[in-house]
Amino acid sequence: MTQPTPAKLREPLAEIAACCSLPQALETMGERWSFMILRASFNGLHHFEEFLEELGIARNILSNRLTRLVESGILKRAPCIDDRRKIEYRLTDKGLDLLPTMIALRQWGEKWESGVPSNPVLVDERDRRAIQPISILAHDGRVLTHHDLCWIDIADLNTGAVDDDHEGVVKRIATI
Amino acid sequence: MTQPTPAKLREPLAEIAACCSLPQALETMGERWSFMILRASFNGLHHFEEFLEELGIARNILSNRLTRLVESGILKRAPCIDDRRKIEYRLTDKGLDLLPTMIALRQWGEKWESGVPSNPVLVDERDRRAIQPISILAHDGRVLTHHDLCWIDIADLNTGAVDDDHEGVVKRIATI
DNA sequence: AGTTTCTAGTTGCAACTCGAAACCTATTTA
DNA sequence: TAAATAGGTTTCGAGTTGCAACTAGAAACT
Repeated sequence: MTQPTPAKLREPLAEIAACCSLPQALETMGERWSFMILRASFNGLHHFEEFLEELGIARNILSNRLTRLVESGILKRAPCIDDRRKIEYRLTDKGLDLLPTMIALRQWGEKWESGVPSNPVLVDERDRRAIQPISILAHDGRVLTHHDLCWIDIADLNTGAVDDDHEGVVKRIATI
Repeated sequence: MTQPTPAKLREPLAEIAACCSLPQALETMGERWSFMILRASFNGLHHFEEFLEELGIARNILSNRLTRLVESGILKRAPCIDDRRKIEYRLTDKGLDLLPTMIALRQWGEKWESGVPSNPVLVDERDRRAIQPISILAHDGRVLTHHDLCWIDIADLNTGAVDDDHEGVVKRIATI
């Protein structure tokens, strides 16, 4: 009488390769519409009907995504005081912290997909000058590419306190 | 005899909000498994069966994703010379250029999802010190948050050549 | 030469997710 | 009180995912 195991479809990405937190990040943000909703939030949209109109997403899917984003702590939901029909969705600190990722993805799209620099341009409010391309920086500010990176065990990390040679190379990231 | 318009399901995200290249970037990279395949590529995996084993993805989905990534110019496909059964998938420059985005997402996951710093750690090969957190930098290197950013028309961009005040504020990005 | 194994797929099927439209409930507003 | 608005939920057809089985071409073994 052994029940056939109900096939577990859509296994969470997080279970694959526990060493890396990328799969966990993708669990919520990897879904269709998640980044578009995030972008709309950064642009000052807060209400269900606003997202609906701006994104052209189906109501049920929007409802589902907002719930998931709230569950993940990326948005928080609060009833409006002045109009109790309305609910406000606002970015949490966790959500706000996705801005560099979102801009990196946008810049990549700008460079490789659309080709032309988008208009309007994202600038530093203080001096009205365009922000730098998002890049990988060494502790001293040098820009790094995949050629310059490798993974080492946390125990072999050079904190700058000592300066001797270590032996714990694990793997280069680049293979091109 | 007017044919009812065949419902266009899964309208490309790119058609929404043409001003921004984020939707275009998400067209390929927003799909489930795309970033995981990218990460595996950065880790030196090049062959179908390697991806299959590493990711635990279904064969047909992997086949589909690899095809899409090749079509988008993120991977390139080349038959192996030493073993003509094999096909090599390698990152193109366009694919390699997604590294900052991927690391930004990974760092976000590390901070907000897994909590603990991942091990092994990504370091600058030169001095074995951990890379900086990916962040948004002004032209002079100051770290910017969403409070500091706004969008302006490209015509009102301050290039540094002139230094007078401009009037073309379009929209602040932050609303918290 | 003939069989087996390996690589990279394709096909078929069941479960699941998406999208569009209709429906529901609690507030405002006219 | 009737109508409009805000934020959902339900229903259903179509598309996508996941698994297993099958296929085709190339290499390895006997």
